[in-house]
Amino acid sequence: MDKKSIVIVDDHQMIIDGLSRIIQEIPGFELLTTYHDSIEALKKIPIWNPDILLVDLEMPGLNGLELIRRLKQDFPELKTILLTMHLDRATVKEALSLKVNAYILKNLDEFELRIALEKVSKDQNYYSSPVTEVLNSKSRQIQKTSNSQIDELSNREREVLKLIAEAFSTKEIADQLSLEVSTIETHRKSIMRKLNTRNVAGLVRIAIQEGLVS
Amino acid sequence: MDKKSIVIVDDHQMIIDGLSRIIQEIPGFELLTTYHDSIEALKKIPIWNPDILLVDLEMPGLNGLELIRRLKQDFPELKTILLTMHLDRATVKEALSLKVNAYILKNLDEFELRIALEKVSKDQNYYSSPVTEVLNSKSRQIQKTSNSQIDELSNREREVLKLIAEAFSTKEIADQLSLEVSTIETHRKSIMRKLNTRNVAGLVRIAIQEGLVS
DNA sequence: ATTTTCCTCCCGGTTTTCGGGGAGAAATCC
DNA sequence: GGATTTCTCCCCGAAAACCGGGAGGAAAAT
Repeated sequence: MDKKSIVIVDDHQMIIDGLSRIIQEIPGFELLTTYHDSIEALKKIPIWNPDILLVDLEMPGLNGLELIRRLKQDFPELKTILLTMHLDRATVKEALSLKVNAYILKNLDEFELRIALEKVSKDQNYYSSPVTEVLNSKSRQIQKTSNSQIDELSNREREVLKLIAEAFSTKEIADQLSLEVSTIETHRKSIMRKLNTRNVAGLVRIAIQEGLVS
Repeated sequence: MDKKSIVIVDDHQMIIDGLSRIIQEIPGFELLTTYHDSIEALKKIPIWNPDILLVDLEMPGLNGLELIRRLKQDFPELKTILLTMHLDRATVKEALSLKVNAYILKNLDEFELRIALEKVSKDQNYYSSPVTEVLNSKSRQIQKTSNSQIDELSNREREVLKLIAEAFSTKEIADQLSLEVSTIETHRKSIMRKLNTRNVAGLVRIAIQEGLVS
């Protein structure tokens, strides 16, 4: 069997070093190269054409999920393993919708990585237990809605979110759209429910993250 | 010469692993123990009484600078090396005022750490070059150039702004910083005045724009 | 040594947000 | 045609944000 080739993308050299060392100790895998800049990685990874992509979630510029989303468009067969420091439900769900093949926490031991690599190379998926816990614990809340964040919003809601993120007050938004304040409040509540956040700060973050406003 | 004893505090096991491995390869240094919880570290470090403390800046609960500040009160002779992922002028300044002995970036190679350890053990200080660059660029900036609003904030205000932009409620921020809600509200008011915005949405936008949060 | 900024906390008050609802009309999906 | 979603607007109450100010102590700057 051929060795499975790996490319790592993580903005922290220390993490890259750690990962590299672990991978070298696992037979059957070969580390092609590493990137600490996700934008550069996006350009260069097609050239390397690895079997498996090991990518950090939290990165400046382009985060891990966005990187995966764009690469999967052109290379749907690429296996991806997402590394993260903190768990949040929305991200886990988005990762699932992107068919990320493994999702592991950085602060767990290296066996996690080994297992993830071996599973993924056998066309299986792997999610570390805290990840699945997060999903199960909240699954009753939404039942079936596989919310890929902002796509669940209606046009009107997206419009309102945009204005909220531009720091307009509810009254200003109402005036601008010629609607009642209560209507904007209703929309805001719906948006918060759908995006799973409990205050405007969360809304603004997501809106900016999703490029709704710059 | 006796071996210099080291304690590591970092919330990510992978970083701890990497650091441990590097330290083991450097003669003259001995790793006593590691902590991934800064609160626990604060309690236990006096027992170990290490020569050198290697501590991550970004940690939940108590961040690296806070940890150093408290330990230095009782153990001013303790050598401290601060590891960080991102540079920001305010933090660098605060680190200097706390007499942190070395300040290095995680995403640099392990020679950095080695050099820092050796310098610190010889009662010298070490700051990786991007750190000093940041300092220099600031003093140049004082003369003229456009102050980007956020520079007018105090350290505390910047810290509070960061948490606001991360969508924490005022009460949550107060708890996290062990302050009264009224204090956070005062800070928020000051921040809003300085940044010339009238709601959290504006704060979040600016914070993200300025790279205070990603 | 004195001024100034920073940090902390408080007061009283108004406005807005946030979390539950409900409800009717229109558009869209099946 | 019927069901569902969307959009609009309303109610309530609790919580939080927002606004203006004061004030004392610590720390830093001059």
